[in-house]
Amino acid sequence: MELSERKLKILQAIIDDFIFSAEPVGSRTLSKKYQLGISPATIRNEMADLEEMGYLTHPHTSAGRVPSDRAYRLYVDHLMSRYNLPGEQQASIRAKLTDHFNELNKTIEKAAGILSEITHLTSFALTPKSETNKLKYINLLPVDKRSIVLMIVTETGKVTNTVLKLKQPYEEEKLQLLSKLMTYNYKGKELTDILTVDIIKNVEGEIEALSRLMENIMPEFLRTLENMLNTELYMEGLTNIFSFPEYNDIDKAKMFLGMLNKKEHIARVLDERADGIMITIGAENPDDEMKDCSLITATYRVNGKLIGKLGVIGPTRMEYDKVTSVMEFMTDNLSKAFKIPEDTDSSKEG
Amino acid sequence: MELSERKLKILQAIIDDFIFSAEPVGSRTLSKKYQLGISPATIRNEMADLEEMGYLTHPHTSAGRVPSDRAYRLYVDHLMSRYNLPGEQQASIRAKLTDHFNELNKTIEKAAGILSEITHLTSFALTPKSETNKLKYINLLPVDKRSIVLMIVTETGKVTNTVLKLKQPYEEEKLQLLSKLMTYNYKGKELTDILTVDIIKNVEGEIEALSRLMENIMPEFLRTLENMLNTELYMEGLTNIFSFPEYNDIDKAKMFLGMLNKKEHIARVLDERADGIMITIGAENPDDEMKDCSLITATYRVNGKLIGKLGVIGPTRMEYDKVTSVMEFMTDNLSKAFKIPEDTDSSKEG
DNA sequence: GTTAGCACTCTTTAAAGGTGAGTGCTAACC
DNA sequence: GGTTAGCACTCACCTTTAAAGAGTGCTAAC
Repeated sequence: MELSERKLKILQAIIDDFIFSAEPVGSRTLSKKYQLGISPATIRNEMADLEEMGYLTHPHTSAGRVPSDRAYRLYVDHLMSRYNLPGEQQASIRAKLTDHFNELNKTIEKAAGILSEITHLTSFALTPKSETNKLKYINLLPVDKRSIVLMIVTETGKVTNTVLKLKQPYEEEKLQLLSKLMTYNYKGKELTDILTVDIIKNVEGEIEALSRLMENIMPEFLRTLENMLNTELYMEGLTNIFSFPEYNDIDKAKMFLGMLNKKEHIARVLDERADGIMITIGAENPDDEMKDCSLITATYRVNGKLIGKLGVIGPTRMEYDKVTSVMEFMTDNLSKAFKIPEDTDSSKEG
Repeated sequence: MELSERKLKILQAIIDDFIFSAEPVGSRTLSKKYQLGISPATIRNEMADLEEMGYLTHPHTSAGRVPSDRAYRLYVDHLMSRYNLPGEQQASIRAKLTDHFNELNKTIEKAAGILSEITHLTSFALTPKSETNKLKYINLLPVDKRSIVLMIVTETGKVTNTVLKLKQPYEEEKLQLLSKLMTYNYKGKELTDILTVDIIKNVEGEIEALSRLMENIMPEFLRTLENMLNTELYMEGLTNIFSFPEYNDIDKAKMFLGMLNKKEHIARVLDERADGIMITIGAENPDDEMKDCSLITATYRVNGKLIGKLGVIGPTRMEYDKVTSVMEFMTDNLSKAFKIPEDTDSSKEG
């Protein structure tokens, strides 16, 4: 069966109404509220067709119709119109995003907050993952007799430091020498390579006197490198779901929040998502626990190299048009904010 | 009226039973389950007295008795016995806490996780707040043509860095010079003093050539200092409340989670709590939103100077004995883990 | 002082009946 | 042939009613 113009109009009306009201839509309501120019009976006939085609479902005989995942998919792909963010809101988002612009993690966290605030959904933000990240230099700095700061800087401008406690006191010159040696050895190498390849031996061999200091520092150095490769997940608006009637059931709310509680899992799911705006509706989600939800993700870039994710999760009944537009706007602005200005290159890691 | 030995015994039994079952306790149950050696009728008489004294309440005429806040207060202060953590659990906690011992924030976060896991409650952990924290040195390091790393180290070993984008290129020697100048000026000063006192002018006057560079760095420097004074709040086990029958009501759950969502508020509440183990029960909480909850907090110390908090929140019906013992054990271990070893002094700030 | 007995209260659960929204079908209409 | 009015039917939802059960408070006897 073909989807006639009229069927599409009816379907759109049902989806619009249901997204707004969360109540099954009846033929009477439809003909009264929307200017379709046909009677409830005709609408009923069309609805029966739409149901047969898999676009609508029926909670029970005497209830109105509810859009299926398939209907939302059609809506998202063909029916929905662009939502335009009001000018002031655009300005306000921009302002909030650039407020902390050189504290990358803070900005990302803020982005998640803004997103959940605007969409009233639960939002995620994943900090950038380095597709390639080479080491620029290593610096060892004195703190006190037995503590030093290990500082690692990558070519993309990511900086991390760790305070190390040493087993025995050190000499400051040795520290400087070791910084230079390590930098000399690791400079330009991929972080992941440093983790696996055993270049350590080389350095250890080179200058006998440093080997002890080296031994002290190495484990923490490797551990820090690993941490640098990790992304951070921010989640906001967890309790927003309570404003959705679909989660009035305590068990549903419990399940939903339980699912979101598995942070590593969520991070993995986000990480595996495609570039750009990606929408998965209900059963389209590979994840069983998300079968009643829709997940929308978008990507932003830092310096064009690092890719971060922004996401939103909620009931399949959501304002897809608004949500996608907001997310597009936000990732665009994030990417812009984190772009290399002129010839320089920098970012921040708190 | 005096609290006779027998009344205490009955009260204890009621509290024990209610903490376990969450159901109002009746006289029959009481006489059957606990060896009190008296009949239900006698128990009823005593319960009527206890109710008159404010230790028990009555949800309705034909229900059993429920302990009041006052009863819990008595229980906590006089009746409850010490709970001994099983040896393996002690060992496991210790292992988990020392696993990341020189990444302070990670350890604190982990502590919150462990606490919520053991108590099945919602837990908090506040990273240490510096009662006094003097600046040790400032380091400005080159990243690329227009980006530098600003690194701040305090006497307690807290380290922070920020990447700065400069408006114009810089010379490396100037950077080193400025590092030394800033260190010279700010060394030994309280972070809070640096924020308020206008020492900047001095430096600016001293060496004309550096003033531009200085201008670029100063705002971010001050902002970073402010951030260093901030504490971080970790919260775990938010969804644990769903396992408590008192939160089977969706509105109650909503309220509870809504309250916990105000992170700054929670952080402030925790911050204001007294040293050591502190228990506030129901209406004892100054906060209206916590009138149905009990809050237990404990403090740990880092290097004896910085004070951090660990906390747990849940229904007034909770296993006070177990919870307090666990928290005591954990803060003891945290304080030990973060203590200065021998003569050195260090900690970590990721 | 303690206890058995009993009337009474009040929640909880189940069943029953009524209501209303909405459908599906049929027959008439244009 | 598509469209529409009419009507019987279904089913969730609400209210009412009844019955069951837990527990109390009081009284009188031990």
